[in-house]
Amino acid sequence: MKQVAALAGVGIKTVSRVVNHEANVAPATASRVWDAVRALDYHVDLQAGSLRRAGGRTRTLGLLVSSVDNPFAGAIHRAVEDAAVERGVSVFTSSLDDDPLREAYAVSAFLQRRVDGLILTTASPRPQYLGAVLQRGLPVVYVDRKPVDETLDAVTSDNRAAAELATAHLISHGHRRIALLADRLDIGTARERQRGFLDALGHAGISTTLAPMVTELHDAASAQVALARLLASEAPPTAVFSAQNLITVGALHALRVAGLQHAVALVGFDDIPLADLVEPGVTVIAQDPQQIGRVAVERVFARLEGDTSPARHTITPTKLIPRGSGEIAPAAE
Amino acid sequence: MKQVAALAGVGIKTVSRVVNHEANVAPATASRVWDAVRALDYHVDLQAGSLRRAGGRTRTLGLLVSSVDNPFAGAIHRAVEDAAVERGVSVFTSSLDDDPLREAYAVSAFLQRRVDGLILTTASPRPQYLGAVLQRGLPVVYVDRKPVDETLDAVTSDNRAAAELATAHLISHGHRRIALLADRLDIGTARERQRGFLDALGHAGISTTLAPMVTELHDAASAQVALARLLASEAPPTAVFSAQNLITVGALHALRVAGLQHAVALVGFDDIPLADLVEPGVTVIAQDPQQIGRVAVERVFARLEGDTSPARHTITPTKLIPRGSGEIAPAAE
DNA sequence: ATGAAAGCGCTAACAA
DNA sequence: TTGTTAGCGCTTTCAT
Repeated sequence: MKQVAALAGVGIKTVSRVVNHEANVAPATASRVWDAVRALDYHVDLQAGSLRRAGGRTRTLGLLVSSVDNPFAGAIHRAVEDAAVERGVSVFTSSLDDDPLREAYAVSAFLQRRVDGLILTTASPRPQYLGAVLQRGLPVVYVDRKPVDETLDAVTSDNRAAAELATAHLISHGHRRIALLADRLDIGTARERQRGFLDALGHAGISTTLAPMVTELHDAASAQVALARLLASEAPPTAVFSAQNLITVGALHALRVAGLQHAVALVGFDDIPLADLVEPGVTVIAQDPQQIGRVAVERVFARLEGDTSPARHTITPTKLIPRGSGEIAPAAE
Repeated sequence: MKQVAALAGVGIKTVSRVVNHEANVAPATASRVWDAVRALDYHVDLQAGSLRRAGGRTRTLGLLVSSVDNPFAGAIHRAVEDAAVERGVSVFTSSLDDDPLREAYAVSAFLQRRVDGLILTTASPRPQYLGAVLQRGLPVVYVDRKPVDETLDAVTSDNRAAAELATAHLISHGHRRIALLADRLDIGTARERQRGFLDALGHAGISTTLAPMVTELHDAASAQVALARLLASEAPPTAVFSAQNLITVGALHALRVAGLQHAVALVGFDDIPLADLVEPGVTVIAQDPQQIGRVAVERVFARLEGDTSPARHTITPTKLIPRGSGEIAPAAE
């Protein structure tokens, strides 16, 4: 900046004023400064600036998602980025991998870089770092899952109700022996979805002894193995509720390998790409990750602009998309 | 840091030494400092530090990809992140949207935040910002595409050869009237893929008048419309080479709607999720985005560690995965 | 092994 | 409208 000032023949503060679009600069002076900026390929050092700037804003956000290569997270990320660029804010993104240690590490990395706000997916029911974050007055919004016991801004789906709807959908098509394939139960959403599943069985008066539940599934491969085993058992399920996108993919593979994709019904939680192109089409409960991201980032910016209203937990809508796999009737016994 | 120093009863420099794991601190002193750090939930300000630090490193990287919600980009991103966390480096990610303006803006945002290195996908054949970047000695590695005329580190696939392979595969199954569906030709990879397509036709002695080529396609919807139109024409293609993942998805929809998915052959560039579950399976040329990201980030870190060897253009392997759609023979005429 | 002082690039506060 | 000075939180250099 000093060099620019020298080249433009002005004081350093004038350069600062110009590059920050402050008022009270003569147009002629401004254009001389811009010329110097271009001549030197100068880019302000936002980091140095934020050191002194009132409020210490860095024009930077931290985003923590399950994994940056998961399509659900990708959609959230895109929504966050779009709102951020509009405001000249850049986004640090990290992957959680459902590991509380990795979560703590990522948040700490964000804190060390003095982000202005956090959008977090959490693996910990009670994250240790929250105290430090809140005490600093840093806006935090949880997406997809939220810590228990805490009144915080959060944007999630109603996992329990949606899972109940999915299961009821299968029941309404005549199924009674319905399998649940779910993620690790230490993840809140997995628990919620299991509860919804059980709610639906309860309302229909179906004994849970009929319902094989396999949990602690974490990827497509383990889900495929689990379902293959169920299908080969003596009382195989006539329908499956797969409670997460990767699990649905594994379930699809297992059904395909067993040649049962037209015989065993399937409803998945979370939409998956090409779900409409497989045969039969995959019936899913679709969340709206785009909207989750959008609402979350707006919440962060609102907080940054001084909104001090009480914490808000926004529930974004889900919808059941029937495509065929969820409408298969059970084989007559 | 001053507060920590006060609480621990040491000088500020000692705190700096401890949190940066420097030598020459008495174990007893160090543990007193750590206690204070924990008591105050203190996190170093890396930004302030890098202001004075030799080399001015910020432990930060800038990554520019097509779009953060594209699975191809997600895989690259993940590989970059994994290598970065290992080194305590955080990653800024932005989406390019194949817009040179957005590209320039993103790079400028990275520069203003003083990233240590850049991993870029480019939409500009000759990016303006390169001068400023190179002059600063910032390591840049291009992924997926690279600017022309520049000797720079880059990691790409051999798009031309892979496209030729895909097309030759269709020809070897008896096709002569093969359609090309491609992206905007101002994108280098789209041009390369078209060249490879033409190479294969040339080698087989097939006149290009037989080959309907639709370019400037940019998403699934436009690709679907384009293929639907071709299929309805008086001399419809018996095979299709779709030169990008979203275009492949659009092509699949068009074939499905026309009921021709078992009649018209299809090979896609880039693997797509669930490609093996649709009927018939989708034959694709698969790149290895994970490896592209891994090689690129290693290159950046090597440069940061002082590697001054000449720029290297790494070609990562692609492979043709036959799954059914590419092995359909043309209908007898 | 520890600390004091200077200064990184910038912006706030104030002066001219 | 413009410039000067101090100081943000840290690391460097140098002294102890």
